[in-house]
Amino acid sequence: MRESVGFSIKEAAVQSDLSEDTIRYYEKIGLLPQADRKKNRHRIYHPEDLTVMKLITCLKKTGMSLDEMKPFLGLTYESDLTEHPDLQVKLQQHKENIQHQINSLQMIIDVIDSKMTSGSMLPEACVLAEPTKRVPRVGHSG
Amino acid sequence: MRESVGFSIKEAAVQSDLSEDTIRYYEKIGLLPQADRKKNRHRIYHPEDLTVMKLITCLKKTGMSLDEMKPFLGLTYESDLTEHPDLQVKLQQHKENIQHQINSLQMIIDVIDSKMTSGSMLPEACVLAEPTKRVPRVGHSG
DNA sequence: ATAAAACTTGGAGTTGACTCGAAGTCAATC
DNA sequence: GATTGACTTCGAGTCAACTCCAAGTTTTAT
Repeated sequence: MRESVGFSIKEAAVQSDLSEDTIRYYEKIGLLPQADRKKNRHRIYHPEDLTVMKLITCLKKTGMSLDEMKPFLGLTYESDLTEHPDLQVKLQQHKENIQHQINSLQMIIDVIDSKMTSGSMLPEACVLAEPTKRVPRVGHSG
Repeated sequence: MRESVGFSIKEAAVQSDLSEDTIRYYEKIGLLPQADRKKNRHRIYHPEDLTVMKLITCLKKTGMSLDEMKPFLGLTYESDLTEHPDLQVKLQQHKENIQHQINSLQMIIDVIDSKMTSGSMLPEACVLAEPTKRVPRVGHSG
């Protein structure tokens, strides 16, 4: 194998927007596979490793914990998700969670938009069934 | 003031989907105002307090830290956001962050949809410029 | 009188996700 | 030989955000 092909951990860190320590930590906890090594034991990362790192960052943004990600990251292109109905169910559930998140975030954007014009921070729409008129003391003692 | 009007901390916990300990913690760190008290020093929460609690939960979902929330929670209905241009800027920035989050989440939903049918977990679209063909080792050693 | 329930406060502990420092190896350079 | 740079591993520390425990008060019921 040509050792010059691949990225150092520093280069992988730059490209994946993760720190070197985080990459080592992810390998340690099994989120990333054991990296290839040079003779001097330096890690070598391939483009597909960076793909996984970016996927991890994406999934984090959805609120999935590092532990929850593991089963999904354990699949390769060859793996067929249909052979893992348990993961399919989890993925479907996570998709619905994400949709809920999107809905909540959209509501908050709507609230921010309306409050940018009307002035107050407190929303009427955010997960609330009924609007409220007055918050007597927020900020007073703070 | 009629002491019977209001919710106990247990009732507030149920309605806000926060634990009693979390509500006390939020008051302690100044995220929530000092609560009204009964003669026996039990806290009393009013509907508007629950509104703030729900707003906090909402903002958490957007990734805003508890510390970052404080300036916004310090505003009441009477306060005019236009008197706080610094907070307006922050709010605008947060809104854009939320929009980015929504875009990322939507992309992940799209990836999940396509992978639910094609089988592999690794996305081509998720924050990636170029697709990758093969991930040789994810899951092998793990 | 005791017991139970529902709360209080203060302080410490837990969890997840990193982050840092110490001590080390190897290769390159002088 | 020493020095430097780029990495290594291990173990501990940090941070944010809770969560738990002990000891207490008040109210109510028996």
